[in-house]
Amino acid sequence: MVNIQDVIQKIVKEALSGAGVEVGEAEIVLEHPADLAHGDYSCNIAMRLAKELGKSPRELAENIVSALPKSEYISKAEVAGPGFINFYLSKEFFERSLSEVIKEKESFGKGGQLKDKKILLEHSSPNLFKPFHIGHLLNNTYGEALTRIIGFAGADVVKISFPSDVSPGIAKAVWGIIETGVIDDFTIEQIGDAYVHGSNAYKEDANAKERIDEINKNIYKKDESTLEYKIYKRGRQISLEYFEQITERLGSEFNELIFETDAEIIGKRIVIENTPKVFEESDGAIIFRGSEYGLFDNVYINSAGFGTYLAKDTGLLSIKFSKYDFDKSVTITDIEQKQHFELVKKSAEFINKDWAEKSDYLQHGRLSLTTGKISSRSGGVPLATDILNAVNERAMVRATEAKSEMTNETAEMIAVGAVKYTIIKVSMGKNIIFDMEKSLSFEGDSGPYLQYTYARCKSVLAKAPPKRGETNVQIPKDWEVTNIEKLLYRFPEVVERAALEYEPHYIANYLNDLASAYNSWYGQGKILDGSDNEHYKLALTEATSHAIKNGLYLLGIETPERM
RNA sequence: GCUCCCGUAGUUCAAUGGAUAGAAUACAGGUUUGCGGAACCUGCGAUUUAGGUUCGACUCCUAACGGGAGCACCA
Repeated sequence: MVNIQDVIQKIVKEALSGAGVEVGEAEIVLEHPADLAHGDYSCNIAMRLAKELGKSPRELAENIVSALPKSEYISKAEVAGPGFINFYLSKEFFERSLSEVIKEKESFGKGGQLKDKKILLEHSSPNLFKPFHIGHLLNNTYGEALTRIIGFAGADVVKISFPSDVSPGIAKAVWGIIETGVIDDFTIEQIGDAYVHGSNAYKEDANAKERIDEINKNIYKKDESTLEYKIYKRGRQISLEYFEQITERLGSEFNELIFETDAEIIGKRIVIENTPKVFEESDGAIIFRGSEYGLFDNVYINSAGFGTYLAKDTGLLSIKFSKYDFDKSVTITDIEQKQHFELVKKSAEFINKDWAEKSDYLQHGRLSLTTGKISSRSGGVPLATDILNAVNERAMVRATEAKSEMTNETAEMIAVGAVKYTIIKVSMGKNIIFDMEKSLSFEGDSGPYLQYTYARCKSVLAKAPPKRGETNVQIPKDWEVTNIEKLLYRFPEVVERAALEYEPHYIANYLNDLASAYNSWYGQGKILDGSDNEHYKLALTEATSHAIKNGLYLLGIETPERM
């Protein structure tokens, strides 16, 4: 594809040079005006240089415009507002970019910004013995989207998840299972209930607390002779199967699961080896003095001799670095763990500088609910499956009301799309307020709206007469360029920005703009009208369908051909 | 209490330091018997407050007010 930014920068540089002003191309910043009516690119160089050249910004801008060399890709350049230079791209450019979209199809949007980079991406780490709840849904959605986006930008992505398979919380659940007597076989739901039961007992009942602590020790020690270890093993298995099932339903898979039990052993060893160099003893525990670096002190090995979350994450670093060769390790978690990872990273700096420098810890916001419509098990937290099932059902009802056929497969795509889109359209760090009735809309700025637009495109294309020379797009002479062309060529830029900033929501916002431009244009006239322009209108439709399909894929959302 | 994050239409979200702050939803009205009405069009409506920085501030700085997170053996 033509690097249009490069073209514009070159001619602006030349124009300035003619006036005796030398600037580097990097100083010529181009941006898309907020309003499509203001042109395709705007440049603020005149406002930046005006002061030192002793001219008014508008005057300087006029000078630049009149000195601009001609380019076949620029139809017009004009001065606007306080001194912007607005560039309007030519029909030749749009014709060319449109045929490239159609040629590239499913690779449209792929870029090379992260070519030859190896990235380890860790997300969706479950707490075994606790069901996959709404928070995990958030984590998985961002994690899966980033995996795909970074991959599209050319990187080689290794997907990792770090299940917590040993913790006092797990001991509470195991205690609950023993207590309720469902020790022979049990379900994931029963594990959830047992966890709530155990947590409450731990706080209220001293005997239970003592027994839970003992269970915890036996699990840490992997004492196979005990009843609790047998139950633990079975529960761990059930939890893992559940994890695989739900992540598959959400469309993600992992190259490797690294378990906390393994990380704990290694982490503990590292902490001990680095005491007192990095860590120190305090009240029978081994801690890191984060307070000396503006953070806080916290325990790495507790007084019972077990590695805490901090030691486990340190051990995980060691495992990652010894097993894989990569440029960056990216970990995605909830915002509440932000300070925790700052501490991990700070202490890692003193153990192995590489560990700190090559690790990025990203956080997404928390999700809160406004309505209590979703049935909630285990401590009032709605499960991912409950939410998906409820939305799936609504998609079915919606289809029945509209008297259209709906397979369960399609309903599932719509449900997953609606839920994921609600999450992903918000910038990553922000908390999300989730309302089953409003947020999970099928209308307007929503996943199903984009899916619908795609299905609509496909439907038109299916009815089209056999095309002539499909990849050779010819723009009609009397054609007025629409917002669709003006948006389409930007897709690769949007993907690039999302990949470099780790912000999938740029893609969601872009797709919504594109779909709404398409639907708006669609409503204005007929595509299959038998005219000479029909061919071009179909090309526009096909290109839109590729952008939407690829964009939704990057968000982890499937596109049904019909809905 | 200390540290960090966030305050935008009634509601849920956008907006590289740029132009008239953009959508969706809700509400009100409309869409020539036309390829998919999960759509389209019109209207209504917002930057918490007070200072500062500059050609220009939702965005950066300071303070107040409001909300959230973290702060020693949970993860």
